[in-house]
Amino acid sequence: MDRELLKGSTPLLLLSLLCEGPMYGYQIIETVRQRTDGTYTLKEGALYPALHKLEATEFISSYWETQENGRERRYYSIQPSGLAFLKAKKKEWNQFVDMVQAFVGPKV
Amino acid sequence: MDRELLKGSTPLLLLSLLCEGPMYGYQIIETVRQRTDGTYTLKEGALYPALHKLEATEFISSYWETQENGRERRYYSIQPSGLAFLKAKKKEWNQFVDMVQAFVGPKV
DNA sequence: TGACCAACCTCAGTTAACGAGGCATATTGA
DNA sequence: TCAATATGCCTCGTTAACTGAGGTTGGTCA
Repeated sequence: MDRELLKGSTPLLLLSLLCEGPMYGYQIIETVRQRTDGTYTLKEGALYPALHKLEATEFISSYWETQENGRERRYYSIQPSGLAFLKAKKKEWNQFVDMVQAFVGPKV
Repeated sequence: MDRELLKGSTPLLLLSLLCEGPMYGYQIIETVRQRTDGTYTLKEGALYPALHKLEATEFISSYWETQENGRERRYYSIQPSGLAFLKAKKKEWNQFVDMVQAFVGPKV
């Protein structure tokens, strides 16, 4: 998968995933990897900064949770403003796809 | 339109356009602007470097043409290797869209 | 004990697009 | 007439996201 195409789609992906419920970083990476059959491996260096940025803008919030074995996970959950932002992002995404499709031609 | 989403789609767009026939830079910008009703304005700072890069890799070639009024235009046309590259890019594009769609959910 | 997995993170380097600028000539309208 | 706009090419410093590689802590298992 072309790295350049991916740019900009990360927030959309993250917010969409978090709509299904709170998740922690490692879990997000594994989920994406599994659901795409390994085609797309979200890198840690892309994920964590993206999550922190989404949290800084209060589209998502985080809380630490200690597992039974004593280890900690940081869960992220989507906020109301994040839902609104996601809605706008989705619209933008669809416009973008339609635009490119118009030039490239429809999927065969 | 989010600038970040656009990243990586420029070569795909350019090669697709040049499939219709040779075009010059200014014409490409105007064509994109008109066909998208102004939604997407391809910037010169993005276009020319992209064209030059595609030419450096010999996916496209260029020639100068003098108009009747004496002014010059630089036309770009797609090369056989560019067609092959476009084909691969298209496939990649479709995979990318399907992938994101799988997370975001189908268009409503 | 040592290897590996889980889980968090940072940071230097790369790359594409943006914005603003420059250069030159033709056309148009006040 | 002459200034503004349009045509047409280009470069370059800055911005922002991603990569790849690094680091840390702690659990699990042979």
